Amino acid sequence: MTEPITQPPANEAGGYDPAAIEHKWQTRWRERGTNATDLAGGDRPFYALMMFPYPSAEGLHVGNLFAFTGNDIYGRFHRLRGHTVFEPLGYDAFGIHSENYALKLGRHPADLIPKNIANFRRQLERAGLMVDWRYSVSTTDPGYYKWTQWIFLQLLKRGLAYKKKGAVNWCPKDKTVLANEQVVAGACERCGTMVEQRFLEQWFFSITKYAQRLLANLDWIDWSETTKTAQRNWIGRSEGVEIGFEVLASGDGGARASTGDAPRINVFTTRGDTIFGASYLVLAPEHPLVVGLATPAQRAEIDAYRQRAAKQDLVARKVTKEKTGVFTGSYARNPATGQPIPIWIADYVLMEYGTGAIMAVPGHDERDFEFSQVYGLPIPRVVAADGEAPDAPLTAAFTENEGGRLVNSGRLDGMTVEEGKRAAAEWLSGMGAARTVVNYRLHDWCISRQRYWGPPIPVIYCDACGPQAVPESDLPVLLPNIADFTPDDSGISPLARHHEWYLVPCPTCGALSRRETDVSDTFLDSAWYFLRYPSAHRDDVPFDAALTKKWLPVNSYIGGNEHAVLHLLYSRFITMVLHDAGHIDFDEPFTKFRAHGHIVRDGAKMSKTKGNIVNPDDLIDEWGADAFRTYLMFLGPYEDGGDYRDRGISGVKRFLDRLWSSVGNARTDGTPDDAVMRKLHQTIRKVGDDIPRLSYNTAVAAMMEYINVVRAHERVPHRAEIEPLVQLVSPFAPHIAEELWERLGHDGSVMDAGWPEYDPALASEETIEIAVQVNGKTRGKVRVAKDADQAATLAAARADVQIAKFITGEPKKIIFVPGRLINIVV
RNA sequence: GCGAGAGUGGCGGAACUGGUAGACGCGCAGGACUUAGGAUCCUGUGUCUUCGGACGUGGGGGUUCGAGUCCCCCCUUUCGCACCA
Repeated sequence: MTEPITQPPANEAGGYDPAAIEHKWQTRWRERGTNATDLAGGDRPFYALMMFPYPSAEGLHVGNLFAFTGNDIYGRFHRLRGHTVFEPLGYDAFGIHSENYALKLGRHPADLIPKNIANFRRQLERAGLMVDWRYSVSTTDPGYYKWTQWIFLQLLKRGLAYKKKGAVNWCPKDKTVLANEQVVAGACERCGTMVEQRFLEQWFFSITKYAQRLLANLDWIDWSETTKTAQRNWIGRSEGVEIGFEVLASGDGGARASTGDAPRINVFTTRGDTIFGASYLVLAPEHPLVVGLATPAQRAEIDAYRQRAAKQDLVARKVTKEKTGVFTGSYARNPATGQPIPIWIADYVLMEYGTGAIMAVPGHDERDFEFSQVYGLPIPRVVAADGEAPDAPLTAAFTENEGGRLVNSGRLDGMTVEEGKRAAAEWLSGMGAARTVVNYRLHDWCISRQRYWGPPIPVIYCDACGPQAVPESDLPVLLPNIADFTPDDSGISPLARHHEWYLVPCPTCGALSRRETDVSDTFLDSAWYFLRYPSAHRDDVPFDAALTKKWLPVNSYIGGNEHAVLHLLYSRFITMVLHDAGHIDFDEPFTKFRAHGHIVRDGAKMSKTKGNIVNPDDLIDEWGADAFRTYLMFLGPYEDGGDYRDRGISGVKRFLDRLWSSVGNARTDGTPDDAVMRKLHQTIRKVGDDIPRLSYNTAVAAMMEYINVVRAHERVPHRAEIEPLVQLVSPFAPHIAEELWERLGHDGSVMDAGWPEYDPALASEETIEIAVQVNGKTRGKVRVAKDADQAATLAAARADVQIAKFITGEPKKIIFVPGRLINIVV
């Protein structure tokens, strides 16, 4: 007798109706506060964070939901395992992207953002995310950016924020400066316009002071290796020496440029061992010493070159890589050889790195080699490979470190490169000509933007008192609602057109003063939002001390690797600063970070420009959120992304339909099938092992496999066989899981039902299949008891005629791997 | 150029520390049930085959009883960084 637990679904053939049950459960979750986290209570807090989106007008795309769903599953799984899980989500709504879009429409971003946010929220709720919306934040909310400005003041107070006039990246289209991190191959990462170099006064954060710490902590934080590597490369630590070259009286007939004391030119090199091969110096065109070095005969040419270099956008310099330069007419003394060497200027030397000057070793540096060829300069050899003559001419720069020995290098002769580096540093230091230094590729973070849509930088300029921090009690400095926020080419923010806003009394002396009219970089908004979530309800402090202590650092952070060196580096930096200032007690924000992959379709990453986007609303309408979520997770390894194929979702929907009818048909009489129960416990183990590894695709496959086994055994499964599967599937397909859980007669949410335990004894087979190889080739398989020994297995193999025929003689050797295989060598 | 990954059926992808290659799904083929099927269910599906087998994880070597997995060389490709001295 079969006694169904509930009536089988009406439309059994067509499967279940997702729209109805998803609506029902989303409503019920809201009413019951199922997704609300008790931040103060709960003894096993787990903060499952995902990178917050920028609320675009187009709404969420499939890629966003792929990312969010992966995090949601991780959070739901931890909840089932008994953690109190906090899964907040907010909006990164300031920034050029939002502002440009508003400009395009001729609208105001302050009007557009709330609509976009409402649309995002609608889509996110439809997707069934376990988000606690009470703790949402938007970076554009004055209650939020008040504290963004407060963070700026903390850096200012600690001497980590400063204003400097310098060469900065200027995007002529977006009409603002950009951080180095926002310039990709010489172009604006946002709009693709080639970036120009401008000399402007800008606000910087001294992130370089934290370079060593940002690098060192990478050794212990649990992050995706690809992300850590990207950060290491970006920080770009290199050890070397700074060597001083004394400038000589001119070799140009004594007509030396008019300077008093002979200046020294400091260069940075990682190859101090090649000092004897340094045959000329090169200064960046902007180098301050260039003016003094230019001899009268060379002056005109030098000036022309410098002007060209200054005007030239960084792109031309970086992309063409053609070597050009001009001889200054002056010479310096190589401290090792004592010989005079010419001083050149060339734009392949960058003012921003090292000292802005190099010693050129054309024999052993590709760029110097190329430059020497262009200008016919000598190319001496100071390193030779094993067995190579010391004077063998060089046809290319010899840059190998391994196996080289120093030659033509006086006291360094015969040393390896590494020995030479140490010896040269020691020797030159002893002469007072050098010191060892560490250089970083990382530059200070330029945070000011000549745009409108961002938090105003909280500084007031007073003629009498100088720049003054806005008192913390006066925060926030509200962004005024102005109509004409179009940026112009002046290098000054649109806010500077509004004297009624920027003219304010000096906070110190009261005299009429000017506000800073630049706003801060969007990346400052997002560098601390994860600190704000648990304290989003507090308007008197940036972060509640007790809640912060309890919930931070973030247990798990998931996001795209495109932020490997932007957001993730800035967040670490801001966290360190806040730690050092005593506001928080940890200095790394994300204990664990995993970069998710990207969804591609038709061979390209989904994007509007490629025309291959898929609207999640349509998919949810047609298939339901559960099938959509589960399908996204089934596409491929979460950390690799997946290839979206339009038809694939049908397989997942079929799986959910089968789950639905299996539960609907389940019987309570009789006993469960042994083989099915063993498979069940194996599946519980497998899914529980896979989810923490983010191996969602194999977890889904295991559940599919299980339901296939159930159905192959009995058309009417026992309740005990199918009920735990509802729990297993709940992180992926929460709505159907809730509905089935209820139909199974449970009162509470399946999210509070816990994770089923597997029985290790049941999860292991009683009898197992052992592969039989003869001479390493698989010839068949035999079924034996799970603890069968070698003799028993061999006997079983011989008993199988299909296998026995390959065993043509007495075994010479037998390799037996219990539970795995037996290999008979004859 | 430098750095980090990746190459497995028609397709997306499985395969834990070397141990039954191709799980799971799509697609495809055949069948059942149907007035009908782009629904559902069942069966099959790496290639070749003289039906005994043989060959198969980008290519070529190697280690091993045994290699998708480890080592060496090469090819292709994706993603970072890109004149950083």
